[in-house]
Amino acid sequence: MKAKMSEKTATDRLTKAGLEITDHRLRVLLAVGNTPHPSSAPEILEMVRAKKDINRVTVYRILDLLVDHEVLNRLGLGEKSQRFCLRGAHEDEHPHFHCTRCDRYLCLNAPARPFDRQALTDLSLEIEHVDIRLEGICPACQKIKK
Amino acid sequence: MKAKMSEKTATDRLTKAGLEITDHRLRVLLAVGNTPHPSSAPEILEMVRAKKDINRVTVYRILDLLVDHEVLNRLGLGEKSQRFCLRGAHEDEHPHFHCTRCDRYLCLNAPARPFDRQALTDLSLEIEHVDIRLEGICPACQKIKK
DNA sequence: GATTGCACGCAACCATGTTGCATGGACCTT
DNA sequence: AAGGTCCATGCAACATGGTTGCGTGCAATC
Repeated sequence: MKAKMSEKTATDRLTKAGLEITDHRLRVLLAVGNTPHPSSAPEILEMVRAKKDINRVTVYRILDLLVDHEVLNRLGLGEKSQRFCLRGAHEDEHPHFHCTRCDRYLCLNAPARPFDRQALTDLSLEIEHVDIRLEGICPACQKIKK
Repeated sequence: MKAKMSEKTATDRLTKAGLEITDHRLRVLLAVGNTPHPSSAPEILEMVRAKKDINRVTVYRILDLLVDHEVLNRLGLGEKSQRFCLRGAHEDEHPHFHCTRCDRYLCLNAPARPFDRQALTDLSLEIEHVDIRLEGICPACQKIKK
């Protein structure tokens, strides 16, 4: 769990990214920044809406914008239902743990880069990115009897 | 590339799985069985339709059925747009390579199981499954100048 | 011949995400 | 101040992947 992201930090990050500050952008960024796990777009939408209504399309556009400006990472955990997390909040390539019960993702900071990249290069694959995804039951859900 | 799956092999697998043989099931199974990479449902739909029209819902239901009966594996490469491959065609847990250009998946039979599971167990994660996903450009696409 | 079970099709729906267009405010130019 | 431009936002509509409910027709069974 990271410390809460303050409104000031959020403003700073937007400014550094060369983006104008708008209320909506701040709210989206804060929602992502204050969630310890990578959030899906619908989750983010709901969080931001909780305070004050916002258009669905606007949220998607802001997310795209923040990814383009390298404020957020878009996690390619599959094809649809993308997840987002703050850039720099974790190591660059880290494994994710997906809890099949509560459907949340945790970032594992364990380095886990045990790859024999050479073997893969030998297959003449040009590797841009490695995703390691663990599936199972998170500690919180293990405590809840089923 | 595996040898082509014959109609007989497909029939056998259905029977062994305790399923009745129907024309549609055979066609779906053959489509998956004769594709060297894990196919998405829409891809399978298109392949099966190429020969003779079939209802979209029917294909989804047959895929679910075949997964339930352990004839196919459903790959959790993310949330939506599931992929399917023949059970037993590859090692149980093997990495997948996703080509960002042609959007295909390759199964890598490299064992690549270099995981420090102990470290993860120490986090009291209950791990059911490990997915390793590489992203990059496949050999075929590398040859095509962009 | 009536009943039951099941594969399939059709229509409708849902969720996630995208696109095109209108609007309204901020800022700039004359 | 009047007019013009840029751009964030909203709204409606669409696209795609997938699911659900219901009917229908065929085959085996009573």
